[in-house]
Amino acid sequence: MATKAVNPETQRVKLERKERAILDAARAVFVEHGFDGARVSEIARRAHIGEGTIYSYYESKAELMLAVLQQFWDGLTREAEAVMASTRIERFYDRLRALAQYHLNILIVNADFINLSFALRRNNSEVSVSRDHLRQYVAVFDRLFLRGQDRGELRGDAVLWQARDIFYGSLEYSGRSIEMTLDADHKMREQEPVVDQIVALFRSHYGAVDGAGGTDSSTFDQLSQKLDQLSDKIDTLSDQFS
Amino acid sequence: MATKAVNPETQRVKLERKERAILDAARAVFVEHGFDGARVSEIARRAHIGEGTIYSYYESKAELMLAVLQQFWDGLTREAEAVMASTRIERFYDRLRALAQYHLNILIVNADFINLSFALRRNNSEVSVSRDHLRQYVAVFDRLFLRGQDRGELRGDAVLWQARDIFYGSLEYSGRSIEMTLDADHKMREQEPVVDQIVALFRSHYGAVDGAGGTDSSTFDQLSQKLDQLSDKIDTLSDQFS
DNA sequence: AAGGCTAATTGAATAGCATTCGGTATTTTC
DNA sequence: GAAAATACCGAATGCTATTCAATTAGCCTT
Repeated sequence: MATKAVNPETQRVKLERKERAILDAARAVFVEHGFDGARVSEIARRAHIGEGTIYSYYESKAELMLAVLQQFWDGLTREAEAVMASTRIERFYDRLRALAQYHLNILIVNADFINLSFALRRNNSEVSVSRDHLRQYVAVFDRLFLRGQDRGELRGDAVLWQARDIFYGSLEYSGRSIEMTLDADHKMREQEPVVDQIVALFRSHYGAVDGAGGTDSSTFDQLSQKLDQLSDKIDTLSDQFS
Repeated sequence: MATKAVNPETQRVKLERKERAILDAARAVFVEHGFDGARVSEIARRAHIGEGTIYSYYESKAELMLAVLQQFWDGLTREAEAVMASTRIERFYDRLRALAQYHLNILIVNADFINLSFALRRNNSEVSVSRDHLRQYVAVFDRLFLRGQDRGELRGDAVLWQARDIFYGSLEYSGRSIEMTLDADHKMREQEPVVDQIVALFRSHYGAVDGAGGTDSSTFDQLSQKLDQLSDKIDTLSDQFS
């Protein structure tokens, strides 16, 4: 009787441990050799498991890597949320800076995984799956952004997805550039000037216009126009006055 | 004698034609099936050529694709330069807009090639080669940027490579987003709001401060301040007048 | 223009790898 | 405790990029 109740438990635990072993081995091998360079046989060997057994856990090599990536991105999402939660400061731009700094750091420290993520972006069917992780990850930004709008720190007419693309796009390219200049000393500088740059850029472009509430499509040109109009008014008044 | 001088010519032409045939076939097959999905045998068949012959022209399948990509990026570079040259307007931001629009359009229309370019980013050795094309391509931006600084339209302390990463990073991510929303109707809208967004963003953040030479952190806030000051002046004048 | 020499071409053979499969061990159930 | 179900294995399969020995075409000398 005891076996009936207990064994399924231990069995499940055993399976889970084995799955973890496969995942760990796979992660190591994929990071070490990349997707194509990784041998399924090596993963099996490192996991102390038969080669065929892997296929009773995962459909294919690609899906195995997908699982590894999923784990990775899920971890990132949790961390990013933790960063947001732990930031005492409530101000939008401070939080944005924290998120940018965190993300950029990830891009550089975990460049292996980032590159691996790209490796799967060709088999069309699986692309959609891997996109879900990303969606969850960027949702951290989305929430921050919307909150910034609610708090009135961001212009209400700012388009979320445009801002998101600009944010992550800039960071990713910057990360790659920084990576190239690092190479030898793999120590990450704590404060990257690019981060400030991007935050400042957001502030100057998306920052709420303090006083006016009505104008929605501002930007430089409109402001400039307004200046001109004001200038005219002054001239008129001046003329009348003198 | 005639053969001695002429035949080498025809022979070279023949080889070149054959190489072009291989490249054309390869391009078609790679675009159609992606790197891994492409069969070397199919490329050979479409080029009316023996399978082994390909390997006397190209070291490997990867290098063949690299040649295809090289051709693609070189073409882009030429086109981008043509766009810059044909733009009558000299103003930096107009040219930047033209370049952004061109690039975004390419990203969407030639998404196949863009994705293919990513496919090779794993075999470490070849990465460096494919980077050279990109370097040439982005040099168009670099020249534009430096010229903008010379003409005083861009702040002198703006960092080229940061701006470059922001420019291309934002565009690439935006391109991918737009692509996803298109799908059904593959017609490209002539004017993308994102382009204006990015240009405006550059203007507000990197734009040279007109009057003052010393202050370097201008942008929106400063202008806003100036507006307020002017407004005050008007009020004062108004009061005095009435 | 004939024949030798070089370079180009070929497709069958090779080798490497992911995936499958028939059989064996282990667990669960009654 | 045995039958049924499940997990596990690694040799066999099938599919490809790449190589290679043999063949052909082009070129040059005499």
